[in-house]
Amino acid sequence: MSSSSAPPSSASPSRASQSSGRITLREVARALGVSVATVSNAYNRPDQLSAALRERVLDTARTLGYGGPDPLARSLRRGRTGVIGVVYDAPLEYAFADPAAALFLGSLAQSLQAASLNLLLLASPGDPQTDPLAPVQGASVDGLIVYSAAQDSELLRAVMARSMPTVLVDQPVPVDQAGSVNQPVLADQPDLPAQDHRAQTSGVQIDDAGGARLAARHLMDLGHTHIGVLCLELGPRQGGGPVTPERERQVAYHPTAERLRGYREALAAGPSETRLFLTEAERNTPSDGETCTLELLRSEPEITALLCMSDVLAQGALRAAQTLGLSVPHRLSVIGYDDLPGSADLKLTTVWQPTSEKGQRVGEAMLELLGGQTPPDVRLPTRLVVRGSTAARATTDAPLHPPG
Amino acid sequence: MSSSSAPPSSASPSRASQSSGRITLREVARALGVSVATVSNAYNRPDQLSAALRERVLDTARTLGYGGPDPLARSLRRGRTGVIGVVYDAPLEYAFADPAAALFLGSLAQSLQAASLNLLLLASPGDPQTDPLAPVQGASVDGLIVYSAAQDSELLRAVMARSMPTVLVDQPVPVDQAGSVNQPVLADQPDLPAQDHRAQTSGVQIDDAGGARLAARHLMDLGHTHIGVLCLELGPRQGGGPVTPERERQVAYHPTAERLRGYREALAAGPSETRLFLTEAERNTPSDGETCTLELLRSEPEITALLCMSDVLAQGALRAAQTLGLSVPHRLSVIGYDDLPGSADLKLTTVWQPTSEKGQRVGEAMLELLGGQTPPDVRLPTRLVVRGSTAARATTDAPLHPPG
DNA sequence: CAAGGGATCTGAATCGTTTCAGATTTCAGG
DNA sequence: CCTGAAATCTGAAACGATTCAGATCCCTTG
Repeated sequence: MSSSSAPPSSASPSRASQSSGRITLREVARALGVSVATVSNAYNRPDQLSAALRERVLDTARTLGYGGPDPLARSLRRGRTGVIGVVYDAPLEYAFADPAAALFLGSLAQSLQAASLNLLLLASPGDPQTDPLAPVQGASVDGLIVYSAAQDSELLRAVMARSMPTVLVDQPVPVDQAGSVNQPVLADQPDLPAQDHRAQTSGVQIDDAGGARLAARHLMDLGHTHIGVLCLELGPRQGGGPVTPERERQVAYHPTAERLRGYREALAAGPSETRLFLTEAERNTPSDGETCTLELLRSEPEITALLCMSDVLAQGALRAAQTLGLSVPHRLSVIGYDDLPGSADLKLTTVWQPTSEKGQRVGEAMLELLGGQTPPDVRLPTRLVVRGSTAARATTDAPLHPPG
Repeated sequence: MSSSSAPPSSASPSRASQSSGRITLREVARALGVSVATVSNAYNRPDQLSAALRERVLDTARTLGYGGPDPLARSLRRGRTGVIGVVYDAPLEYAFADPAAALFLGSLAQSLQAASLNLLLLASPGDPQTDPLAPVQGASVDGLIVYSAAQDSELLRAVMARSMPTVLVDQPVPVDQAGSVNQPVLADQPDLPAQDHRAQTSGVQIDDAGGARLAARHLMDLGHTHIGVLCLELGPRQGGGPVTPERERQVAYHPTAERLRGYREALAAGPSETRLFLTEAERNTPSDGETCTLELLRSEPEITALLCMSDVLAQGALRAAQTLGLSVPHRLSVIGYDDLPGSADLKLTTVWQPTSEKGQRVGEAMLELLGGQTPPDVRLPTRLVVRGSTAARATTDAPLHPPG
C-alpha cells in the first residue's frame, strides 16, 4: 500500500500533437485565433458577439469534436450545479421498492424539473467499510432533501452541517440554537456570524398522528377491543418482532412515532378494555407484513383487527389472513396507511395521505429556498378512506353472512 | 431583457472581515500559517504530514466552520465526480410509477453503491420551452446509463456524443462506423484518433422477443384464435389507440418492437386462423390498460385472450374484465409481461424477466467501463410463468364450472 | 471634424481544489 | 561528523470554465 502511483515514464503510446484527451474551450479559441472569452460567449451570451463569428466558433467547435463547456468547470465557476440531493438513510435498493417513496420521488422530480433541476440519489452505503456520511458530505449539489432519517442521527447532523438549502420531509426541523447541534464551535470567531440554519431549512410534513387516530378510532367504533399493530421500523436496524415498552420509548423515526402516538391517543379516548398489541416489521415489505401478522396472531389469537402503518404492510397482512383462512373483514379487519394506487383494488381501508402533493410541495419549498426566501413549514392533511377490509367485530364465532 | 445584472454597489449589509460566505481551504491554511497543500493533505493523505499537525489542521477547520474540501472543485481537479447519470426519455414522474423501472433502478443503485457511485436522474423536461437534451449535455457525470430511448433519437445521439462510459439497457448499441452518427466531422484533423464509441459502450438486454413468443404460443396452445394485444408505446408521444400497420412499421422503442416481433413469430408458427388485434396504450399505467381493454373488447367482441406488454397494463385489463363482468380466466385469458412482485398475488400468468439482475448487470458493466475494460454485451433470459389468469378457450357460451 | 455611443472582442482574475516536483528538516548508520 | 534516505512541508501549475472591466473600432450626430 506504499507505492501508490507509478511514474508516468514513457507517456502514452501514439500521440503526436499536443492535444491529448478532451478538447477544451481554450483549444477551440486557439484554433480560431480568438480569445477564450469569445468562445465562452458564443455558448452563453450570443448577444455578445457577431452572429458571423458565433457561427464560425460553433463550426470549429464541431469540427474539433468539442461538445460544449464542461459542466463541472461551469458549475464551479457559476457556483451552482443544477442538482438537488435526496438523502435516504436506508439502502436505496428498497427505497424504490416502496411505492409510496416512488410516488413521492416522482412528483418531487417533476416539480424540480420545471426549474431544470435534477435529482441525485444519496443513500448510505450498506457496506460498513465506507463512511455512511460520505455521500452527503461529498455530493455536489445546490440543496438537500432529507426523506427519512432517524432523529438526532449523524446523518441528519451531516446534512445540517453543509448549511445549504434543505427541506426535511416528514420530520421536524431540528432546533439549532440551544443544541449546538450542527454549528461548529466558533465561539472565538465572533466576526463570523452564526448563520442560523432555520433560514435555509424548511419542513414538509403530513398529519401523521391525526390519520393514525382516525384509523384506530374507526376500528374501536366497530367494536374491536384486541387490536394488533404492525409498526414500521422504530429505529435503525434492529430486526423487528414484538415491541417492548422500552423500545417504544426510543422510537427514532418520526412518522413511526407520530402514527404510534395517534393510535395511542385514540386508545386513551376509547373504552378502557381496548388493548393494543405492537409488533415491529423489520422492513417495509409485504413479506415482512405477512410474517409479523402470522406471529402476532399466533401469540394473540384474540386479535380481531390490525392497524398497519403502511399499505405495504397491510398487503402482507391480507396475504397472511388468506393463508390462515381468516376472512377479511369478517374474521379480521385490516387497515393500512398511505393509500397507494393499488390499494383500491385490494379494497383496503386505509389512511390516505397526499403523497404526490407532498412531493410537489417539497419541490416548491426547495425552489423558494434556492431563491433566497424562507418558506413556512407546511403540514398536509390525512384522511380515512373506508373500503372493504374493515367491519364490525363478529359477536359470535360463526361468520356473518357475506354481504352482496 | 437588456439590463441583466444590477451592479453590486454597496456590498452586503453587515460583513466586516474579509471572509465572506464560505470558508475555503486557503483560509484554513492561512489561519494556521501552513500551505494549502498541507491542509489538502490533511484531508486526503494523512500519511503525508505528521499526525500532530493533522490534528491541528482538522481542529482549526472545525473552529472556522470549514466542512471539508468542496466536492465540486475536487471533482474538477480529480477528473471524476462519483456520479452516474440515468437517462430517461419519459417524464420522471412516471418513471417511478412503473414498478419494473423502480425495481431496476433499485438494484442498479445498489450495485453502483458498492463503488461509491451515486445515481443522478436525468429526464427530459416536459416543458417544451427548455431543450430536452440539456440534462444529458450538461450533467456532471462519470458515465451514462440509458434506460429507454427511442432508436435513432436526438437524445440517444446526445448521449453518444458525450463519448463517455455508457450502458444501454434493453436497446441495441448503435453502430458507429458507417453511420457517421455521433462522431463529429474531424476529417481535416487526422491527428485526432477517431475514438470508437464501442469501446466505451456496453449493452444489457433481455430476450424480449423470446418471452413474447412463449406468451403468445401459450395462448394459442390453449385454443385462442382471437387475441388482443395491449402494446406499450410504439413511439414518442402519440396517444394510443388501435395500431395501424403503418404505425407498427415505425415502432421506435426497442422492447416494444421485440415483444411485438415475438408475438408475430408465434402467430406465424401456429394455426392460420389465429388473429391478433393490436392496440397501443398511451402510457404504461393500469388505467390506460383498462381503457384499452374496454375499447378493444367493444370493437372486437370475439377476443377471448389478451397479450399485455407489461404487468401494469395487464392489471388494468383485469380491472376492465371485472367491470365488464367477464370472468378471468374462463371468459377472458390475460397474460402480462415483467412478473412484478405483486403479480403473484393477482394470479397473473406472465412473462418473467430478471429485472433485478438486469440492474445489477448494468451496474457491473458500468464499473468495468469505468475501469477501462470493455465488457461484452449480455442478454438475459425470460421465462413464462403460468398462473391462474389463463385457461383454455371456452368451447361454448356457458361458463365452465369454476375449479376448487 | 470632434464627441459620443454602440457593438465587438480581449486580458486577466477567479471558482476551490489536487498534486507534482522539489526544498527543508530529521535521523539512523558508518 | 558525514552521508543518504526518509519524513515533512511548500510553491505553483493545473483542472476548464465565466465574467468584469476595459480596449478597439465604426458610425451617427451636432
